[in-house]
Amino acid sequence: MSESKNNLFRDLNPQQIDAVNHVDGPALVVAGPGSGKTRVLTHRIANLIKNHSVSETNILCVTFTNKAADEIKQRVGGLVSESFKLPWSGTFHSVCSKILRRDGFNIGIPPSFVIYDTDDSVSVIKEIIKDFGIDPKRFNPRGVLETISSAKSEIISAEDYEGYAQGYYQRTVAKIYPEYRKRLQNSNALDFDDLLYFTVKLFDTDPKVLEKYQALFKYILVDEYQDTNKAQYVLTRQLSELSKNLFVVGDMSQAIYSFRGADFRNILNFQRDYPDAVIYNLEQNYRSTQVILDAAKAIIKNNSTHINLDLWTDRSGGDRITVFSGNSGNEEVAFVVDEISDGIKMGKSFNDFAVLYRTNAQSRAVEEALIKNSIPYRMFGGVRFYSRKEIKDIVSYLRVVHNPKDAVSWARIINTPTRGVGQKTAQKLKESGWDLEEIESVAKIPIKKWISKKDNLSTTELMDGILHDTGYLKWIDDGTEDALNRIENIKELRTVASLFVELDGFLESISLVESVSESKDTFDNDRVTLLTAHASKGLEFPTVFIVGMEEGLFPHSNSTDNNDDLEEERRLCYVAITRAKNKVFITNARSRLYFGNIQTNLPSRFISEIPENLIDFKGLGFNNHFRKNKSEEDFLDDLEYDRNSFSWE
DNA sequence: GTGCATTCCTTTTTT
DNA sequence: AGGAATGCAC
Repeated sequence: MSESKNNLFRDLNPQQIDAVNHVDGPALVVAGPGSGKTRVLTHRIANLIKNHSVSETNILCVTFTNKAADEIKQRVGGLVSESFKLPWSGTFHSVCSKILRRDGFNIGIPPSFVIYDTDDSVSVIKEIIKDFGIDPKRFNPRGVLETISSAKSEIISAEDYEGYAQGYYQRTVAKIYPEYRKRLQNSNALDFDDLLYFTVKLFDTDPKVLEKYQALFKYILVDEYQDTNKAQYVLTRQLSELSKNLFVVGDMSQAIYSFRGADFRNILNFQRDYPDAVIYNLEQNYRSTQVILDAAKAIIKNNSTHINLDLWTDRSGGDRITVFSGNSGNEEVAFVVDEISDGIKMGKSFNDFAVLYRTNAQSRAVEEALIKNSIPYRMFGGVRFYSRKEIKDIVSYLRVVHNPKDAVSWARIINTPTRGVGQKTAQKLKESGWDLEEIESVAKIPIKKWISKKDNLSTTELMDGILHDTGYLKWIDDGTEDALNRIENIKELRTVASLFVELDGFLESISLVESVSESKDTFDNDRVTLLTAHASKGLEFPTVFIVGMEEGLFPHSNSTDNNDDLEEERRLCYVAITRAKNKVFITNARSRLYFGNIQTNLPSRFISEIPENLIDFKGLGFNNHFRKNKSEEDFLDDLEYDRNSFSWE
């Protein structure tokens, strides 16, 4: 055994070593939270390359987020060599996009296609609903898009959907879906689901292309397999049919994306498809204390539709979980601020803390409290950078230069900045199929000039030219703080653009990489992290706050009337708690401002699923009251927190 | 065709 | 509560 090989296996436990050593044939790694899953993935890739002479170009490694893909690339690089690159490591969407740009022409997809994000897609649906005279109240565009999206995830074509449609709603969607497809095709655009759907179709209809990729991807690794949908499941099966070298990592207890078509039963399908698959269980947790694991396990064991790993750790004991209940949302976040301030006084850094919430809307209250107390924070998610108006405007100009058929972008910019093109003129131009001659003569946009120059100009030069010719900056600058912010955002977009020489690479990245701005200061500054429970998956923090732990919020009210949904909420709670290394705070409020009116919620049922001996109750004792129907006297005894120091909403 | 007031609708989670 | 979409006066 070589020295380098020894390095790869140092500090791994026996189960991890077995998984890393797996070379040929199908394998399933069931990896609990904090069990060193990424280590197994990265070390196995390094092992294939260094000890089994596998070329990096023959390895496909698929993850769900760009963050995870980047981390894998970087860590494999650290194990193999500085200059190492994994060319086929990325999200399902980015890998499919790459395949379709190369080979999509075989099924009529031009390589210059643009990718429509959810906003773009919704605007197309909205137009169709209007054009078809469908009642927009009964058919809200977002809902219709979601229905179409699930159909595509199930690999149901626009033509076939009619046969599946049940009831008035779906039959109406069955009319919209083919038209939606047609309009996207006319715009030379694909939506997120199309990227997966058409890659599956491409492989279905063109065996030569499939064979090419089957031969290329000799080793396939899929992360977060429990979160794959049908299309992703079929895709991995297609690609690994020849080599059978499919190595998937997953954990049914952490499946939290069924709302977008993911089905954790794909793990069971995997075992059915590959009966000879070797299964590796990673049950040792290296992250959390025993107390945290016990609490998490006590919650997840209430689920009955899937099995759970029996996690263990050698970090016995640990701080108990603090459950704080305030009178109001303000009291709740004031408690969070106090605890963070105390921690800082004790020598902790802001990076040690994360605040998790169920819905993005909850972030504002936390933000305001942190700002008021001068606590620095970073936020994942929220209003996405690329969905800001000014960014979408500028990007739309770039998109029509790249792809003049892009109807959604034309509709956005035809009168932005305002240039006297009203609804009627816009309608006429739309009916002309966004004919360049007509656009130039009616709207006076020098679009043809930019199109002819685009190959000779860098992306920033093109952007500067467009900003100059349209007078965009002057147009949005009304002297307000808001306008200044927007101009800052455009500058930031320009910075991102400067990283790309080619326009198409820039546009691709904008569509598929959530936000470059977030990675900029991700962990180099000392800040508290704010994020949704969903976005927290895969991350870890010494101290974790889970706020808004109330019935209706977490579990969310939309998920309490059906057992599958409720179990998913419970898995999400399990994920949230297992982010913590040392300490978990769970907080809630007796009543809070929600949608402009005051709402009173009961404490989350998940709190009552944690054994009482693992919890310290603070603040209003109503969690205890709720759980045990304590007497009013006991209830008042539990009031430890000074609620007079806070204001009511 | 533009700018302003009013209404409406949202917010469950995301590539 | 707050932003977007719609409706109404210039």
